[in-house]
Amino acid sequence: MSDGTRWLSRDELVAWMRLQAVIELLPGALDAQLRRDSDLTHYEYLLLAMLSEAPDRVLRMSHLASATNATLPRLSHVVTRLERDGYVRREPDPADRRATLARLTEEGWDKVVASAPGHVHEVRRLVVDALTPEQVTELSTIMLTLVRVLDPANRLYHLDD
Amino acid sequence: MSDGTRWLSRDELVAWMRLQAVIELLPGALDAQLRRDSDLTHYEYLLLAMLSEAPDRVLRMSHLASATNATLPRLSHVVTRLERDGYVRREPDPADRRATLARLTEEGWDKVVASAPGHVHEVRRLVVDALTPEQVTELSTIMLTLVRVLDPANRLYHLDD
DNA sequence: GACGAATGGTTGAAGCAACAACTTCAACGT
DNA sequence: ACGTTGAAGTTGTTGCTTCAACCATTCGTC
Repeated sequence: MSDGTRWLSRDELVAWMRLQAVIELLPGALDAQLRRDSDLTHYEYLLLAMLSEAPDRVLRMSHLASATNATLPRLSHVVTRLERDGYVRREPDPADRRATLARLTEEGWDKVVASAPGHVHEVRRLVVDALTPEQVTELSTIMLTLVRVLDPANRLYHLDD
Repeated sequence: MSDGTRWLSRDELVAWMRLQAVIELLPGALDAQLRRDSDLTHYEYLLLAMLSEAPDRVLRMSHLASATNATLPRLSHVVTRLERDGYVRREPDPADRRATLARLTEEGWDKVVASAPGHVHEVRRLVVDALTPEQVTELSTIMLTLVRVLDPANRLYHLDD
């Protein structure tokens, strides 16, 4: 291997493998808690939570898709399921009749309220409470740097500074 | 909401949302590079890489499954595909005839060698080179803490210290 | 103001992952 | 020896994601 590849140093490799392990494990852990306690996938929860914080609890499909890093087809299928379960309603956008609005129903709101505490508790247990306050701050800084590389257009909702 | 839930502070929430964004985006970015340049999924690459570093380039299915955080059924399906492509071969374990060994073929080795530089380059671009050396060290420490919470049994291969 | 291009969204088919049921084999007790 | 229990893998089914094709509406332009 005498090519021009800049391989990782020992320390870099270790850091990368640990990050990789977290990336591998954390989504599954969050998903498991939500499925078990609230019968929602992590993505469904994210979607409902996003709607619950929007003005009037309504967002355009395309906005919702990019904010949650989903393709439009994926979102469409998920919303179809959530609509069948009564958590979300579709309505045409009066301002642009190509567009579709997704609105959180009353049941959807109740679902978010019921699901949030368990989810937050799990986030605390797995991440926030496992770290010192200083580490949380460091983590925040580092992740912001990475988000800027991964999402230059700033599509994702991540409370940028 | 006057329940006993300990909600996240502003700073904690920001840190969490950024981590969440990275977790959401990074796997997709790595997957895209590998599919584009090497026609492999990230998981397939991980599996081949793991085998390439094992003694004699052989591992038991069950060990491979837990080391890559996969269920046994999932691994079995993936190995079937990789076997069809000629990168891996199955053989019975002479020591325990319940067990199956997965062995990297010569073509599999060549595939790893050909794929690694591009993958490493992407890891550098998206993570390592985006951070200062001090941040890489911090990241390593923080991720080790999280891995210990997420994987108490230490099943995953992550170069623990 | 009509036509082509672009945007917003839905649908159906194909591929991959999770779960359950089943098969085979080893280990152990009697 | 014999039967039981548990471990190791494989296979089939179901559900979600991706991809491609498609329809409707709006925008740009002449």
